[in-house]
Amino acid sequence: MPTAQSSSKEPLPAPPQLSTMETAVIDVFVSAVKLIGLPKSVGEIYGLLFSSPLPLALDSLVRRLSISKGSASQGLKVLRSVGAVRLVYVAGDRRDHYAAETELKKLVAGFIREELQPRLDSGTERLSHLNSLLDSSHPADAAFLSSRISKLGQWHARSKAVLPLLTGLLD
Amino acid sequence: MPTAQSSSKEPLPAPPQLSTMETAVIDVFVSAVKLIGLPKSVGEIYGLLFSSPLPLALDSLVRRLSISKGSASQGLKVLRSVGAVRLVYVAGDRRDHYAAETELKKLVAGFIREELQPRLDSGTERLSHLNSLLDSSHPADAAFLSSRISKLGQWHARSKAVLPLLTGLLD
DNA sequence: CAAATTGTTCAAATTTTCTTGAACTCCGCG
DNA sequence: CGCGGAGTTCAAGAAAATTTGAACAATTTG
Repeated sequence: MPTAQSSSKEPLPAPPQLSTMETAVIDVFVSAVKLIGLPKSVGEIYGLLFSSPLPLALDSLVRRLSISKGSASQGLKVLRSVGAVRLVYVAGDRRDHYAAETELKKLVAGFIREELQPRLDSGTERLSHLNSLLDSSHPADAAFLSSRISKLGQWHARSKAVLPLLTGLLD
Repeated sequence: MPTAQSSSKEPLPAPPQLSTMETAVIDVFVSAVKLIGLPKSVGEIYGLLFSSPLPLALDSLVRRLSISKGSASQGLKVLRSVGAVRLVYVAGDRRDHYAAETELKKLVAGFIREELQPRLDSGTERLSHLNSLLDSSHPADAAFLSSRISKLGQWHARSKAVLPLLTGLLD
């Protein structure tokens, strides 16, 4: 129902600025995402959602964080892909609303699946390419290089084995 | 029409020529270090050392990788700090020579100790700061925020517990 | 159907990070 | 002592990554 206070088009006089608490929480997440190589805006968005009791729509993020619509859209895309946000249906509102997913295990699993595993997988090809180069390499170094490439292969296998175990340590 | 070979104004000094194999190995390490947030030059240096049967001195790295002395020096500093290179004494040569450390467990432990742990430690302070902000926050949100901060605390504790276990999975 | 709303895309602008190069410090040597 | 080689530091330039903003696509509404 169309509310008495206003319908969908009201440019909310909502506080365009963040509370001290929100700023501090966002700061934590900005540091965290930069550590794992994601852009600052992703941390800002997740941080605000994490601080919010209610799901927020894209334009709320834009307004409250003072970031562009483009950044918000791209940031949400990343967060969705790793499963760090959940889409929440809000009755009578056409916009998508997002809530932070707060289960650590789920976040780590998503990050591993989307950001780490793909790298490991492409590593497999690279490794076989290195082995093929071995044939055409100077015989004097062949033995040494062979041992190093086999070392690389060990690392690779070990990583593939350990990464999945990681999430198991987290509930 | 082919440009004449000019030796007088050649912007590139002695082309040090990395072998195809070296280039491919370096490429692997450049990707790897970027993934963990270290500069490309660090990957280049480690990659060349990893490919080299003999320890190399700083100026060999500069020459063969065509990087500046400054980059080489800073890159080696990082690699030393995480224990990824070993200083090798070479008789009759005043320069420091470096060899790649190839024990995966040692590399991971060094990275955790130097790059990850410090972040977790500073996180402890931040967390107590957040708790202090709780007092002065709007009562309406206090309960929710309190639960979120306690969630953050759980994540933090879990991370501190798990990180050290990681190296245990690697020998 | 036209207008309005929501969200996406991507080239250009901006910000951040890395690299360079020159000045400087150390040290051992003659 | 003073010279020269080895390595470090850091301000400034170069390169890379992120953010912006405007055009566009897709829906919904009137």
